[in-house]
Amino acid sequence: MTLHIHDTLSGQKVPFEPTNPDRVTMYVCGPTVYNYAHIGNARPVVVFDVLFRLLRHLYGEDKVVYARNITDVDDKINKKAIDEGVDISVITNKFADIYNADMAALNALPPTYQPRATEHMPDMVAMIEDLIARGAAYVTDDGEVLFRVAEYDAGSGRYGKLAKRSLDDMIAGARVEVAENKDNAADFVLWKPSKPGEPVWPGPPNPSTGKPLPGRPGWHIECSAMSEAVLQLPIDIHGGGQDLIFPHHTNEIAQSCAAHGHSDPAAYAKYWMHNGFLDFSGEKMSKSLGNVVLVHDLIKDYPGEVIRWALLSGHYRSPLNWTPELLEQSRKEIDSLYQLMRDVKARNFHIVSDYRTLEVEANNLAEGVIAELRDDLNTPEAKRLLFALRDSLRGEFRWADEGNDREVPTSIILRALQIVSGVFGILQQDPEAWFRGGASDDLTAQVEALLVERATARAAKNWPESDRIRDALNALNVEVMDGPNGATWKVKGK
RNA sequence: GGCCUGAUGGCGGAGCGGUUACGCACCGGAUUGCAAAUCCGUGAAGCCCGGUUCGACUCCGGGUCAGGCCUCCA
Repeated sequence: MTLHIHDTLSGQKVPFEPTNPDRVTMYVCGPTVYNYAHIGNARPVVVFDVLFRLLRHLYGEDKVVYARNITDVDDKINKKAIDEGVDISVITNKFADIYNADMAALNALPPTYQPRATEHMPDMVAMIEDLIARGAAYVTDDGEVLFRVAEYDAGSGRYGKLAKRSLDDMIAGARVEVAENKDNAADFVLWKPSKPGEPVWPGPPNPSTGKPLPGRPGWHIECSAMSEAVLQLPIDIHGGGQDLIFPHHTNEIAQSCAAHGHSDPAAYAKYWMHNGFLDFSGEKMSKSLGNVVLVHDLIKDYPGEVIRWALLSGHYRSPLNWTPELLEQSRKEIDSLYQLMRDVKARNFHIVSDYRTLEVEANNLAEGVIAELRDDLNTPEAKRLLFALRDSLRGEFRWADEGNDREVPTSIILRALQIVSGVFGILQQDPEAWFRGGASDDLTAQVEALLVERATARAAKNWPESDRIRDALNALNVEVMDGPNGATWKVKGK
């Protein structure tokens, strides 16, 4: 029954044991809000949303606390605000709202907390103050506060453990210019003066003058401060994209441990999880190649569930090739699952006698899907079993259709299906609504009227008229499916 | 240059030292007034070279190629 996850720090798949099973905590690094999120940004959101859903399933809905921050202090935000002549909040509020709407379209549940850097300045400043007091950080002549990496690493060699890289390796392979104000090339910024026109906050006191250093925080400190403020240490699971392993998460560990005098990185976060990158058929997504795929645009062409399903088609730690073909395949798979739901609902089975076999089978398969997800979110294997569940239910229909009057309770089938789809975060709407693909009431009325006409024509075996009406429906981008109990329809390509 | 991953059928993508992954597409068939949906069925794989083994897609070594990080980056 245990959840196993691949922990970046140990480099192994390990059993997950929360510090407190009644309050399982998870922190995932969120967006810097100065632009639209691209599909690569959505991968961690969807992956960790599945983990969130799985944890809720395993520990209870109200036992899991999930925080995903919003970075609203940043150079790119500042630049945009200055370019547009507005306060940074104009930029950050706008894009935070868009981000949340886009992610909601992918069926990502809202995190329990969504802390913003600007709302946690005092926490950051206090932490920097502690770091200075402990000698873990120093103030430069130009008013920057830097973290003293060599001091943290001394004796233990613990800096860079998450990235499996020693401090020596990093300095040896460094392509960074050494800033002349740094004691050590690897030292990183905790606090720095703002440039003219940029927002300024009162920082930690300069030990030599006792006066606060005006400026703004560095990149890493916000996550250290916010995760602690919102979740309390140690965090159970800390996640993000692979690129964050170094330097972001590496530096978070160093800061947070140094601020509290902890030697064990697990005192900050017990488990570290990182998702792999999306591929674009060998090309990197970049503005110069013109192949940046924005979630905001994608959801105009594909239902969010399809995009989500495509993101889950590979294991989260592996690269995933993002292509139009993948989206088309995902659409068909989701369609087939909704078709199954549609068929289940159309049956109106009642509980009568021997349904136990099916109940056991459905529950076993549903359990199997969950079990695969418990194995480090093995979504491909879980998918396999979900399709097995589909086939099993289809087989049951056949059995009934062949005249074996073994009635089956629809509720049992649906429950198994819903448990699974709930953890995956798919099949969250009514199948009829799905196939109508957001058709307007006008269109729906028009289609229904045509279908009535067509039913009359078909009853009279007037095939030319029947086909003429179907052509008219096709012209409306509607596909008709004749069934034993009348016709159903769906909007094509949705 | 340093560090780290990975290479599976047309495409996507898993597990596993010996047994059909699975999905999508394709092809054949059933069903259908014709379709769609659904069902049945066939075909299709493991980068290269060594090694270990009775036996390797699965383990080990080397090579080649690809990707990621080392600088903002999911």
